[in-house]
Amino acid sequence: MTAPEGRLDWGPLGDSLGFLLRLAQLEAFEAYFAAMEGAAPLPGSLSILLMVRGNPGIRQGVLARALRIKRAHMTKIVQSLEQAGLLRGSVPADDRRAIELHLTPAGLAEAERAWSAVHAHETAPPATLTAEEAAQLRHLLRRYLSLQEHGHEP
Amino acid sequence: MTAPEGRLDWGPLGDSLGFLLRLAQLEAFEAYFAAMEGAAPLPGSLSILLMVRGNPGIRQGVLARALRIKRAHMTKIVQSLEQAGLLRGSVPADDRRAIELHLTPAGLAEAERAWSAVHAHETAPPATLTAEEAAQLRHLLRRYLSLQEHGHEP
DNA sequence: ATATAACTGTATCCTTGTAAACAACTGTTG
DNA sequence: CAACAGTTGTTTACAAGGATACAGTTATAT
Repeated sequence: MTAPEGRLDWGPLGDSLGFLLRLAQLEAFEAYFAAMEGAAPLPGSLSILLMVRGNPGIRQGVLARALRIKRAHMTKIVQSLEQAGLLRGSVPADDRRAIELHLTPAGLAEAERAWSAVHAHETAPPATLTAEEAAQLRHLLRRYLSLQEHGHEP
Repeated sequence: MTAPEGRLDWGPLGDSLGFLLRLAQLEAFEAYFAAMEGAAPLPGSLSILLMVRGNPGIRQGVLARALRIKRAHMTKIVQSLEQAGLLRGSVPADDRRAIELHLTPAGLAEAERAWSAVHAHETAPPATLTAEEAAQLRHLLRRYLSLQEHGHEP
């Protein structure tokens, strides 16, 4: 009676977008760690470095909302990146509550080095999908998230 | 110089499947909790109940691999579900290391009650996608995960 | 002006999930 | 059989992330 491995009945879960997204995200993270082998920072840290590179002077809170990291957690990550000398924060004159973030030269170098490693991993389509399907999947996810296409890779 | 909210440059992250999956998953979870308001168990627990319903007698470890929950964590969740009277485990005669899981009548009732609530939430397409796009997205995720289509909802 | 509300980041505690070592059991190989 | 390796679930110790309450600052309304 025990269901044999590999022939499980996924029941309604197979039609659940939330469940499929969760599984897919875990799959992608596993692939990331397996491919990077410590050659890249944690995904959260890397995403912060890349966002600060593209949006210099962005505030912690804005970044937190964009990346869906809680503000309390953002504080910790930013502090660790500052301690690592990759990031520096400055308080703008017009609002002394805020902190504007900039990459240090070391941070810029690290962002580019790490991204090139990740990029090599990301551009290989995920074995189970054709290149077109992967592109279509990215497109639909951007629409789901209401992120505009930016033609970066046509 | 500070990038205005809503017009951020996502840079390479907008083309990163892993990053898009992470954001999408967080979005879906937020929508789940907002819609359920405590009317459904945690996603992990619900997925276990539904999988045991569809695969009675499944072993903890098989379930853990399928749902990508670590075995240590699976132990805790299963114990809490047993304590709640929703699940029971039995040791098969031919392998006394293993534990085969079955739903109790209460567990079956809870699985069906909770799923019907989640189902109502899930079938409303996610506002940013048409129904066809949502179906296409689910299809691609199943392919990404190598889950066979089961025609449950054609 | 002064009080009140809202915003921004921080510190604290708590829950969820992971890693590593372990005990019980099974299977294989000499 | 005896020894050894692999599996299965559990325990323990820890890290990652979330909730809450807070201090400092700014904006708004009397």
